[in-house]
Amino acid sequence: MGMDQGSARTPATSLSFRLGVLGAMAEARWAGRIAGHGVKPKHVALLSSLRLGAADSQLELAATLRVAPSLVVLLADQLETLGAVSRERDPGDRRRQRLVLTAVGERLLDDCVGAADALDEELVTALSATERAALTRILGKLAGAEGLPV
Amino acid sequence: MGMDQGSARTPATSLSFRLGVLGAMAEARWAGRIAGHGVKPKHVALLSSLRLGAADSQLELAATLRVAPSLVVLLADQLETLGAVSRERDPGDRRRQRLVLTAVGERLLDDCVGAADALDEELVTALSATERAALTRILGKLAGAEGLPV
DNA sequence: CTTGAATCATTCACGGTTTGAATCATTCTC
DNA sequence: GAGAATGATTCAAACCGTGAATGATTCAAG
Repeated sequence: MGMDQGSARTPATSLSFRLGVLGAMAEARWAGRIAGHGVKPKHVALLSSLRLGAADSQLELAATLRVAPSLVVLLADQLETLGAVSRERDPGDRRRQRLVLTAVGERLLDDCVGAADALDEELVTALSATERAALTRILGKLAGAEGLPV
Repeated sequence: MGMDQGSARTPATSLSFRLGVLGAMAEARWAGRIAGHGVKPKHVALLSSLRLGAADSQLELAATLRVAPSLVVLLADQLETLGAVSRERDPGDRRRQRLVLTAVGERLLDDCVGAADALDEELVTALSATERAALTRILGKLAGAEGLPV
C-alpha cells in the first residue's frame, strides 16, 4: 500500500545487476589466488574450454570465450610459454592452429579450479546446503542456456 | 588404469568461475542497454548506493563500491554533468563532499534498473518460476554477506 | 592449373578503464 | 598556532581488450 513507491529503499533486486557486481567481486578474489601460477581468469577459461573439447582452433576458442581472436593469440602465447598448451598445425587445414593441453596444463587447470572451489567454500558460508546446491544447479542452467563454456 | 579421472569431462562447477563468466556477460549486455542514457554500470552502482543511503561522502562511496577514491571523483563528475547528482559540502566537515540524488538522478536510476529487470526477463527464460525466485533470494543473501550495496 | 576470394593466425597501434602518487584544502591534536 | 591526519582532486601511467592491416593457406571457378 502506501509504500514510498518502492524505489526509495529497495536495493534493486535485478539479477543482471547483482550478477555483475558479485561476479566481479568473485573473479577479483579468485584472480588474486591464481596469480601465483602466472595466469588470470581468462587463461583458465581457455584451458577449461580445451579440456571440455568445446573448441580447439583459435578462432573457435575466440567464439566460445566471446573475445577477439587477437586476444586468443595472446593468451595462447602466454600459456605456451608456461608449457600449459602446445600449438599444432591442423594437418587437414594448415591455416588452423590447434591448441592441446599438456600435462602441465592439465595440472594447472586443476590447481586453478581447486582454488575456485576453495574460494566457493568461503563465499557460500551464508547459505544452507540446499541453497548451495540450488545455486550451483541454477547457474549451470543459465550458463548452458547462454551457450557458455560453463 | 582409469585415465580420464573425472577432470577430463566435468565442466568445473565452481561458483566463483561461473559467477565471473555469467556476471561479465550480463553486465556487458546491460551496459549496452543503458549506454543510451550516458551511463555505465559503475555509475548506476553509485546512484544505487546513494539511494540506499549506504554512503554519501565520496570516500565512503569508494569503500562500498570497492574502487579507488579517484574513480569516484570521475564518476561523480560525469553524473553531475548529467544532472543526476549534486555535490554539497558537508557543513559539519567541509572537507567532505556529500553527493545527493537529484530528481533527474532518481529517474535515471529507475530507468537503468528497469533496463536490468527487462534484461532479466530474457536471461531467465530457461528457469522455472521457483528457480527464478530462489536465484534472486540467494544472490541477495550472498551480496548481503559480502557487504555489497546489493 | 591459375587466379581471385575467403579463412585463420598474427602483429600492432590505439581507446577505455582503473589505479597510485602528488597536491591542495580542511580539520584534528597537542 | 604548528604539525599530523583526512577528504577531494588531478595527473601520469598500467593494464586489458579491440579492430585494422598483414601474411599464409585453402577454396571456388573458369
